[in-house]
Amino acid sequence: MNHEDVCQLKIINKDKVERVKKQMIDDNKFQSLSDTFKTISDKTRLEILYALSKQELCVCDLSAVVNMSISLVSHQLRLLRDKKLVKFRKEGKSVYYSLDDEHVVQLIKMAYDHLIE
Amino acid sequence: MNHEDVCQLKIINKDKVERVKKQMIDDNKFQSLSDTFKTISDKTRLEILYALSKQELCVCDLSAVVNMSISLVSHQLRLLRDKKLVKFRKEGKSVYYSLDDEHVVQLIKMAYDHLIE
DNA sequence: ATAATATTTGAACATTTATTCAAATGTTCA
DNA sequence: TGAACATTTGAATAAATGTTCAAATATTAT
Repeated sequence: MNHEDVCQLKIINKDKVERVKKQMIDDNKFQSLSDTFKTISDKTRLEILYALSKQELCVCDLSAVVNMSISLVSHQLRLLRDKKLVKFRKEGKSVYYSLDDEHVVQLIKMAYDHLIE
Repeated sequence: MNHEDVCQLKIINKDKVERVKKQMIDDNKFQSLSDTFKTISDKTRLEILYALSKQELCVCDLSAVVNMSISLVSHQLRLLRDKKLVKFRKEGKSVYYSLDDEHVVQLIKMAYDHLIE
């Protein structure tokens, strides 16, 4: 017995359901949206992104700014790299990170304006 | 040995760190942002919110639209209620849910426009 | 009152995710 | 080369979250 069976037995207004169903966007777009929001929904990563929006920083200085262990910051930077939200350049022993996606910062700013203040 | 000790030993550019640190917004605002993004970052909840942005729906019809079990939908609706993103009214045996926060839908729309397309 | 339907709830389980720690890598400089 | 420093990595642990199932509640109709 799958979901479809379960649900179809209990629909109250079939027309309405069909109409809204037609308006739904497709599954993998919900997935992409979900992935993006998930990436920026972690407090640690939000802080990192925000700091980098002000200034390119090496891992070490960044971890001092956000007051977190270097290892943790490095792990999160890798994730943000994988999602193409930050980029990096190497200089001597240090690795400098900066934002790679202005859209995301704009999104955070919008969320901030709309929801927090 | 706490984080502060760890990090302070390793700062490379103290001025830069201090400057960015001053620009950081305060901790509980990052927390609020994180909470909001977390709430809308689940694919299930995104679908629910999107469906409700098109049409007020009872739990049963909603679960048919998003093709998920009634129990699951109900659990997620409770969460969305707690976060004040949806409201409800009772009519007979049914409970009709609708959006309580236009901002969130706008945010999802923006994310969609900026990041997906 | 009893039965039928719609929804909610709690507990259990499964899965994902964040964080820490220790070790490994890569770079510079003596 | 070897010591010192910056960063990355992997494995282990801890914590949070999503999902299912069965039972409980609430409303309506017989």
